[in-house]
Amino acid sequence: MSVGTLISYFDKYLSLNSEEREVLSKRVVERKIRRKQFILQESDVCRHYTFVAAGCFKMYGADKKGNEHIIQFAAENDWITDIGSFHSGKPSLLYIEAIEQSVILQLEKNDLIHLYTHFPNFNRNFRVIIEDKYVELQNRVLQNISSTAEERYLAFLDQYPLLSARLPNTQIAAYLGITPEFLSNIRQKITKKKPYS
Amino acid sequence: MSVGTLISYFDKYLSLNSEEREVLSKRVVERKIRRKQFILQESDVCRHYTFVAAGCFKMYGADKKGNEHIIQFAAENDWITDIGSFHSGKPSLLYIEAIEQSVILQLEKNDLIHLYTHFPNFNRNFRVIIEDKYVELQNRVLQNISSTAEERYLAFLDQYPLLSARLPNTQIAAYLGITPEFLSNIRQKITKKKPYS
DNA sequence: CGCGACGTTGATTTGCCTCAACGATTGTGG
DNA sequence: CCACAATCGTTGAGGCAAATCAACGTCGCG
Repeated sequence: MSVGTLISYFDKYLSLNSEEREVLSKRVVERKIRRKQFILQESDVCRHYTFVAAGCFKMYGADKKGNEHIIQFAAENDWITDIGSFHSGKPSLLYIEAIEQSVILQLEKNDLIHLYTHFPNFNRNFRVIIEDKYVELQNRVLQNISSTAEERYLAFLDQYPLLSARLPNTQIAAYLGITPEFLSNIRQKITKKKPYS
Repeated sequence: MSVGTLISYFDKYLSLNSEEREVLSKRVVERKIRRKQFILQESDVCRHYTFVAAGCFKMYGADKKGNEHIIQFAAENDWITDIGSFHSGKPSLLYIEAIEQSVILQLEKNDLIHLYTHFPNFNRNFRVIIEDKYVELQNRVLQNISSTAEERYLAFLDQYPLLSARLPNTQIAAYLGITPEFLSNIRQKITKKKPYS
């Protein structure tokens, strides 16, 4: 049912022709995922490219103390995959967990390779997609090494207003690399600064 | 002369056939760059994909106080480009500067598009290249949000032993997101811990 | 020679974490 | 439907990590 979401997603890049749509529809597998369900756990190999058709996920690593450090959120029309594990076939160090009830579309490695080999436009589309995500990630690195926690929080709200409204502050803190307590401090300071906005 | 470096670089991915080699050689422009010379400055548009055949570069953003925050180093057989500016055609916020005397090979946008359009293998090769770099960057983000400065420094030495030997500590600090003074503290603490290694 | 980049040290300040506690909300099983 | 646990947001006291500012010696380079 949800394959249409993926097909029209590609319209942002080079639209798929009818043949490409058909093959994609055949190869892709749709799954419904409950809240708090994992589609990847540490020490498992990441075997799928996952497209989020509905809902929201987080990808994170856990440290010795069990704290989560969130590498990426993915809501509708976004991809979420541990590409490193996917390529190497080695066990992942990360978790991918549903934050909301979700619907995803998954491609296995063999099927993705089939698409790349027989329909070169997929190479071009995925190249552009990941280039865009690479730029996003570069900006985040720059933020991380050059800004205070408060600046990063405000930038996050600014860049992802819809997403940040859906997330509990604990998870925003885990994404920014600060503790929930300190995020609470920051929020308090901000509301005192601009009481009427 | 240095095009051979680039051609054999592609052997790590899908090797180029003779036609692809020939076209690439024709489209690529070789330049020698002196130390401290810029190939991109803030407010300029990034017009080239740049391959480093010899030498070393850094890409960084500057804050209001004039401090550098290094997003990426690139030594031999690596790419360095502000992809965001390159794609959008908008002015860059970044600098790319030679750390050593260098030789680069540059591709203009038109030429790169020509390669993508007529030789689909370039799409596939650049897709894989940037996927690898994406994974690297994700690991750096995870480090940044989950580790102390000391841990990040040790991880940097471990991951880039050759590179770190070529760089002054001030630039390593600007890459890690700490001050040179504090990096000096860390280094002192480390040598005291393991005096004989 | 003299200047600028580099690495270091120390004193002080600040940003952020840790730990503990609390109320409000959500959700879940009996 | 209620009881209880779990998650969430917040507050406060205290501690540590890292920045700031200033000073100094070294070195390479013009």
